[in-house]
Amino acid sequence: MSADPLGEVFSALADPTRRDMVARLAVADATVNELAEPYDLTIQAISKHLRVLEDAGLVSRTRDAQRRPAHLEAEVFDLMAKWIERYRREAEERYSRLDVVLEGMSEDELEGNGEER
Amino acid sequence: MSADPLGEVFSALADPTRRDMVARLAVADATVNELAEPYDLTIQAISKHLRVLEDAGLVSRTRDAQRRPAHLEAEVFDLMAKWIERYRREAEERYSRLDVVLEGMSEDELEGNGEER
DNA sequence: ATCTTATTCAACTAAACGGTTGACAAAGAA
DNA sequence: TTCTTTGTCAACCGTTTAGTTGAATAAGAT
Repeated sequence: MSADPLGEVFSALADPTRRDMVARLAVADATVNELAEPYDLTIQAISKHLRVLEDAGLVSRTRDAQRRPAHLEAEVFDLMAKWIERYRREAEERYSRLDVVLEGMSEDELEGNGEER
Repeated sequence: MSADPLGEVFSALADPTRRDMVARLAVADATVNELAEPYDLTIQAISKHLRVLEDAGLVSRTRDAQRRPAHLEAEVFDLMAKWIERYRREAEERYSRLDVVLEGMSEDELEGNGEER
């Protein structure tokens, strides 16, 4: 259990190789060897990347003889989507509204004691 | 211009302090000093965090005398939301469909030359 | 039993990261 | 002009991260 699940997910997806792995796992489950093939990296490096995705809850793994196929889990995406959607909404709503103008005003202006007489 | 804009955004949001700053900027624009106040961190540390958010395109800054208020930008959220939505959809669609079963089958099974006879 | 395949573990390295302190610059206020 | 506020820059430090090589484990295949 992480103290910061959302942080772990964002952190996992910050790496382009890992994002690409996710993209490929969205098409089909794959073993470590299969996943490693297209990259110019060692199997061990991919194994590590996979573990990061697994710890973040983005990927689950089963067993098939020596192989340990990885499977993309949809659930965690909701956590992120919710967070993003929330702040995007707030940012957009605030975009052309009154409070934007108010924020730009000084304390004096807000209290009505302007310099006009 | 970053080589990996999406990575920069995910990376920026991987830090809990930065996520919290975003949450607060969603409520109202704020200066570096205002932002720093609730945390047990130096102004310089917050200034750095703000720069990371700015570089990722999550925040823009204006000028007001000595102050440099930060403002949350909604646009970049779309980039993330799009990425996430895409793979979440694919992962969900694949969840209980035929191809999940097919992937679990060996080459032999797929080619029809099973061990019967 | 031995060999091969698939994967992980352990130890190491270079670079990036989050934080600090201290000095500096820019712009108002006295 | 000098003082104060607001913010950044530079150098440094300890920890984490992404990668490597090499050894170990687990499970089939011969």
